[in-house]
Amino acid sequence: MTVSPPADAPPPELNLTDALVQLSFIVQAVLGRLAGEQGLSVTQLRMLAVLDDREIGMRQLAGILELEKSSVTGLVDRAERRGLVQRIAVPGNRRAVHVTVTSAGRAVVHQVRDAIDTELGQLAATLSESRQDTFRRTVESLIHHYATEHAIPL
Amino acid sequence: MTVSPPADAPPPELNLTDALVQLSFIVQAVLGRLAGEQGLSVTQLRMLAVLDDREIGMRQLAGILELEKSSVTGLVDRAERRGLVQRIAVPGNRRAVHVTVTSAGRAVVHQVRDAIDTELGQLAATLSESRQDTFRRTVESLIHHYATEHAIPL
DNA sequence: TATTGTTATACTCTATAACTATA
DNA sequence: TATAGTTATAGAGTATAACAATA
Repeated sequence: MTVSPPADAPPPELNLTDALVQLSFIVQAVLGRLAGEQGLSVTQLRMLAVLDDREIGMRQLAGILELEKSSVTGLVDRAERRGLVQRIAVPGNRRAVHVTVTSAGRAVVHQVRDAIDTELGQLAATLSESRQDTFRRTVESLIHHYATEHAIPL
Repeated sequence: MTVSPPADAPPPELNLTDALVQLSFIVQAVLGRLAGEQGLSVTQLRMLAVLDDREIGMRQLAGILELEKSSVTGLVDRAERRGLVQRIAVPGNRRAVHVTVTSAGRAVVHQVRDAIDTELGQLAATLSESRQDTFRRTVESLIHHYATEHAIPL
């Protein structure tokens, strides 16, 4: 038998699926807002983050972003117009191009990443440290399981 | 002192932020794929999910989806063309319209939701039940904290 | 012939601004 | 005047198909 409900609004019980879905929308909204503040879309942010590590061709970039190569052409076109990335010729292969992030692009992506770190860090800070770590390890586990099921390029 | 690393690839340590971000992309990818299999975008899926509960006007729908009303006009146009929703006149207010999901739309959204439940359930099933529940409660807590900081319409 | 990348085209999603009709 | 909704327009993101150039 249940006791009386508390006077304040009862937080609705979410099943795991709904909780995961809602959380994903929240995180994506944060990414979108913070990227947007620097004039970037989430897609552009992803691309710049990928290129921050690597200097790769259009084909590989499409593979990593899981987009068609024709989509990446436009993505790079727009970012290049804004001085965030550059196409560079590949010596010894005249049909290939490599894409690199410019220093301006690097600055922007680092700024956005820091802002994301800060904001999501503040959200996580509402949990105790031990709960944070338990949560982090569980999320890692989920990512690992998903990545091994699907062949994920990250 | 650490023992020898295991022979298989060491799973990279993710900080909490990166873990949250990666998980959000995974969940969104699942949503996009399963919605796409039924010819829906994630946005259309969201709209249909909202309308599954409620019969509301364009303005309110825009508020819930956090979109401009002009964006919602197009969204509803396309869904209506495909027989998923309907605009209905509001008796006694000739400038308002309500949007309702059709039985076809309801069938599609339920199908996609079931598929999402199944797939995310399988992912979660890689965790022990107690770990699932701990995780679920932590995610709920994060959602709750985020929702109280920002004024979220859900 | 196979591969890398671009172009042409079309559609969805989104926003801003201007508009219509109604309250 | 204020509100509900649409239209006009523009740009990003995405895909498919056809193409050019090179390997």
